[in-house]
Amino acid sequence: MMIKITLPDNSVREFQGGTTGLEIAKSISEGLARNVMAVKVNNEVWDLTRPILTDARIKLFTWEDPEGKAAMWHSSAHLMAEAVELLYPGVKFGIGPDIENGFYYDIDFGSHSISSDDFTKIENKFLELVREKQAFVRKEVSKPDAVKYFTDKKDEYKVELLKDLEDGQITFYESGHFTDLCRGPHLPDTSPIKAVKLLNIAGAYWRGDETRKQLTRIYGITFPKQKDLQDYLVMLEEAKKRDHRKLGKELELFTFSQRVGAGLPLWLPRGAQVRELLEQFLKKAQKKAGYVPVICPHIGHVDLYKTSGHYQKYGESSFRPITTPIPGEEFFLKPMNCPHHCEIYKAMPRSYKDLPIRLAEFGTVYRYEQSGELHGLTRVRGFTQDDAHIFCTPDQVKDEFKGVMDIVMLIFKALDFKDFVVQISLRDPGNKEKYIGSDENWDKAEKAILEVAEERKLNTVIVPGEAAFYGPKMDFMVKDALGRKWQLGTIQVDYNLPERFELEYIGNDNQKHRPVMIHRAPFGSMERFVAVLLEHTAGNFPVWLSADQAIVLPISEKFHDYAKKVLELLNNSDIRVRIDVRNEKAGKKIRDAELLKIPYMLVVGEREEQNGTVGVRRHGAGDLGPQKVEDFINIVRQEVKKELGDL
RNA sequence: GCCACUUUAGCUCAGUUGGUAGAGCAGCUGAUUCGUAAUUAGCAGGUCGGGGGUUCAAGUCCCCUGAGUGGCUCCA
Repeated sequence: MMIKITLPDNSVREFQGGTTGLEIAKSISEGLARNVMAVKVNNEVWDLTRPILTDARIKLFTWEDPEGKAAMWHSSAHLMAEAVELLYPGVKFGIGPDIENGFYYDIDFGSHSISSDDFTKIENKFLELVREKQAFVRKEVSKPDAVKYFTDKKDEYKVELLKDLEDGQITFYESGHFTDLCRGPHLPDTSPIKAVKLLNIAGAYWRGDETRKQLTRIYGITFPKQKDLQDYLVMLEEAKKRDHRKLGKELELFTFSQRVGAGLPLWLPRGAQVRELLEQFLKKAQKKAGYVPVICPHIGHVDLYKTSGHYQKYGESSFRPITTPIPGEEFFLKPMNCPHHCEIYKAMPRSYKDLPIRLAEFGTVYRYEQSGELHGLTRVRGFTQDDAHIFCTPDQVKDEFKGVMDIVMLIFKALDFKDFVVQISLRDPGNKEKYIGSDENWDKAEKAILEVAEERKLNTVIVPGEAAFYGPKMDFMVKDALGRKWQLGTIQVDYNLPERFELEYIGNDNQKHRPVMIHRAPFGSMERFVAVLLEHTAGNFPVWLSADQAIVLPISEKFHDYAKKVLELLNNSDIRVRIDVRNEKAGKKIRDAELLKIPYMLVVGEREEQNGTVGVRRHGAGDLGPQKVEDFINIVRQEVKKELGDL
């Protein structure tokens, strides 16, 4: 019997029923057949060797497609497992999926412990198996047979996984000496795999559950060409150069001290300058948008957090309370600003005519993050949120939400963040008791967020179950140099705190009403934002944000007087400038300024002194030739104006 | 918090099977007064993260602990 196969260009070809993706590829070209890794049949990605029995719309995937990489990496995970099993008989297997960059397998090594020193051994075994050109064979298995197989093999994790699967949907994949419970799809055989690298090793809780056993997770990656692996390793090296912890040290932005404490950053003068510029930028935007600044203390009475509910939820995992000479009196370092802001709202009666009220504060907060969570400036124990709380009527929520998004977009634009994802975090529908607040209010809030995202046509990801305990939220996620995702800006609707603090306003009906609260922080925290910005720009900040916008470099001591005159002129024009009067050669001064990534280097010597000019050199771009000092000032002003747009 | 690894001068790193520490850069002093990514000579700088143990002898081996890194869990 013949079947009709529709290709992506909508052309239709006839094949014998039971043909396979691989045969279809061969009919198109030998080259394609060599490179193809998986096939999408209607809406499912299949093995290339799985028979197609009915009419179908298909698409072939190669290494260039995410689906092709997935098939290869998933197959690689099986191969690694096989290699490990041969080297360490008796190990038990958890799960081993493909991921964004490569694959991993969770393995229980029992009492044996392995380290990255063992990687070479495993890689060699892996390559040995690749050379055997093992086929990946799909087999449909009944549930009892599957349970029996893994029970006999004493793979208890697989047996547990089988419990959640329906009979009739269970498939095994066999390759060489290794059989795994797996949905597929896989490569036809191991031959496309040409290079392998095991990357790192980590503990991972079985099924992501902290209370269960920790397995050993081995991460790896494979490529169809040796060269691809080399390129990938070079890319990783390049990414390391952009690491904000390295750049923060090199550019003299921030540091940590064991004596001050883990996760408590110290901002150096240049870092503090950058941070202050960011704050000024946002303050200006917020002023335009109708925010009013407030200032709160760094601690709050325990009753404040009992009222807010944070004490009950986080009291045990916080920095320990501060006690006073009064027995029993306790204060907490503030872990968030909202309760304080609620009290400011409550300080006077509010009318519907006052709303929305937007209270803004760069508020420093302290959270006792678990020791293993600390990470450079992105996850710290003391940080400053560019926080604000908007108190408004339920009708105003949507507009306020939009207003906040405008500010976030303004920031992302000024700093050239294009690659971000908006994550909308909703309730876990199956676990509603986890959350504070009424069903009705949650539904209302979630609806408003989804509508605004829809209207703005943002690149969104909706994640049920990720909401904060008090309300749904919208987070702006940006990746660091190694592709790890970090939350920067956040907007969170909160129907809960107004309830707990009994916030009210008088409506036009002369009745008391409850306002809605919106938490928002466009940067997220100054610390994390600077970190991600560093990785994003590799430390090459825009001119408006550079701690030093220019540095004057006199050729020799003879020109110090002129250099100081230039310095003064620029200073008077509000250009952040410094001078290098060290007894060094021009080449050395330039090198050092380049390493500090100062945007403009102004070389001054005899020629400049005579003509009233500066020799302008742009960081990364080289010598731009001489400019009159006034002209240079204008160039910088124009550039800053262009970078900042309307603001 | 959990798993693995790392921790030597301000920074980046060497230190063989245990035999009481070394380089480059930075710093200081001097010479040099120099034109677009490192002038040169000399000097100084470390109780090898901290504590305990084994040993005639510990940077090196063992135990506890701090900090960092990669993940897991968590992230108000």
